[in-house]
Amino acid sequence: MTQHTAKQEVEETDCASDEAMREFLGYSLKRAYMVSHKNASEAIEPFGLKVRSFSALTLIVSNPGIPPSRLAEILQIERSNLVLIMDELETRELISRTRDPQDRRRFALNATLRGKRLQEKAAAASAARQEKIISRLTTAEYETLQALLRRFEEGSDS
Amino acid sequence: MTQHTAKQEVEETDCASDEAMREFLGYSLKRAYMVSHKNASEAIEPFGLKVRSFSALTLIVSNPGIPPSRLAEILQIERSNLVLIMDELETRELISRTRDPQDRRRFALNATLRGKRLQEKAAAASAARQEKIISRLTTAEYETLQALLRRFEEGSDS
DNA sequence: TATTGTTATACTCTATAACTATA
DNA sequence: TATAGTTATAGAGTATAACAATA
Repeated sequence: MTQHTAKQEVEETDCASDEAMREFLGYSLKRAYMVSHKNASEAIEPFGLKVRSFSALTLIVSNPGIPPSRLAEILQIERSNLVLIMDELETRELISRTRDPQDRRRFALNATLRGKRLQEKAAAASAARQEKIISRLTTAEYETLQALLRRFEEGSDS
Repeated sequence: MTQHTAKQEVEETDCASDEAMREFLGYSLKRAYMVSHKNASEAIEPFGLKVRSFSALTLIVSNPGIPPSRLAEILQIERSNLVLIMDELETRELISRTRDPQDRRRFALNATLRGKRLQEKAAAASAARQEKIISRLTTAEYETLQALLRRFEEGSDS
């Protein structure tokens, strides 16, 4: 390698960019996801929730009586990894685990009044934060983004 | 809790959905990202690359002489976590680490011919896989998605 | 004194196997 | 025999602190 070449390389580092990765949608998806995740985390942290536990709580609120196996399926996580999340939510009395009388292997998960209230507050805080980030997008653009993401996601299993 | 209520809850589990989480863009972002990441992983696995190492290699190819500190900055990972990735790429003779003569604290990272060729093949395989997923989107829609994702990402630091 | 690359380490997240109780 | 929930554990990925070499 000539000294001239080496000099060029050093100069180029000043304007190093990630443009080469932008042809891969996954790269942009990950970065957008990271921004969103960081913001949501900060928004719900005051409520003692993480994105994971907030998602679980939200789905229990909106799907009363859901069994853990179904919840794990929706969240696309292993049942074993859901246990600790449920344990914490139950200890904090945000949800209840009651045996399903029809099938005593299953539990029915339900949010307590306290859980519903906390979920509402956390959801509002998260939505308020999200508003700030998406302020550069019009409502129509936001809805287009949501729709395209869902079609992309669903396109994988066709 | 009455038996009637319990019965309702059990019935509702059959149609349990994640609709309640869809108001949070991050949820859709994560799921789309997961689909994309899984596909990219499978596409480049035959080349002995992970998404992480492929991204690093791609950026080294497109930014000759880039120092590790700048690469870590672009990839938004800690310098310490980049070391093992570089070690592996160097061991496989896909990149070279040479001291920057202007600042002997730095390294200049460069892809070898072998590294460039592998990156090209892996990129082609990844792009081919991506094509399949995004086949439900028109070219215009795909570009809209990319543009909206970048605006969303950049909206966070304004 | 500050920065680059590095090592060691801890912490979280995720994946797998095995167990129990129920069906 | 199969399934739901659980436990234990191992493997990634990520974050932090401290160090040597260099500026």
